[in-house]
Amino acid sequence: MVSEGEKKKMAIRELIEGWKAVMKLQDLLGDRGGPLLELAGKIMAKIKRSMEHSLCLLDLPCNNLHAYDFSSDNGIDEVSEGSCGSKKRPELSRVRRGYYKRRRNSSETWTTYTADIDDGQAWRKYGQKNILNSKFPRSYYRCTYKHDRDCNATKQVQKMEDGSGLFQTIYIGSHTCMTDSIEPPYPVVLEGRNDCIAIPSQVEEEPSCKINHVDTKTDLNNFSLRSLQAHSSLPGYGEEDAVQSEVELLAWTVLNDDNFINLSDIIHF
DNA sequence: TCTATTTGACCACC
DNA sequence: GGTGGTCAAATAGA
Repeated sequence: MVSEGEKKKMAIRELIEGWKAVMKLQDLLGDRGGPLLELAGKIMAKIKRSMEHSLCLLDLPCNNLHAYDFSSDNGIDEVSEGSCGSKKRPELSRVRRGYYKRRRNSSETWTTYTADIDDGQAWRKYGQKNILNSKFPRSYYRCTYKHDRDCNATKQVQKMEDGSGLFQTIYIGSHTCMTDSIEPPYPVVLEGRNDCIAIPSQVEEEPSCKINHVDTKTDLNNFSLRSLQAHSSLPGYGEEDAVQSEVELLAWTVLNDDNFINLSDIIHF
């Protein structure tokens, strides 16, 4: 039976090994430029931050990682509480609050316009804000299993001000908590649901099909908007006219069998 | 008692 | 410094 103390030591050793690997990689990259190396640098910085946070969670020095002696695990037993601030609750919360990172620009995001807030996914509301010049507040939701399954999916819901009664929902990041049998909420025309469409703003994948013409409900339902977005992100396909005409075609949605509305009135390109 | 929501405060980003 | 995203204590509800 491994004691909690032993587990902690093992975790720290793993972190130390990871840290050494990052430093070696950094040495290899040196000051060379190029987009890929720039990206690698950003990823390394993220890894370093994560490791610092992990150390802090283990009550080890985290504010000045460079000063920490990673060449050995000496002092593991000595360093414990108080390293990241007092154990008193207010201090702990103060430390944790410094950790959160905004992900809107770096994560996959897409937007849907629906008559119903409920999308069938497991969300937990964690905040609500009044937005400047907006009539309705914006609600913030995270995955119910954020902590249990380390799922970072979030969404923001705000009622449209155009009187349509629709809710604009911005999804940030896909669910990683799903089992294989459950599809994450990819940015697609929601199959089987006629009351909404999705306008992805960032999908990192190759286009898989050519978009032709969509003018019926059936076509709309059969169409993958994910493919549309990937298509529109092709080099040279950024011309506004081409993209807009196709998106406008898709902007026809069905609130019910007989009631079509043109969402291009409310979607701005 | 447990879980979800509310809400004021904190903090990052522009 | 202002705005908006996130946190977590307080509160509500099942």
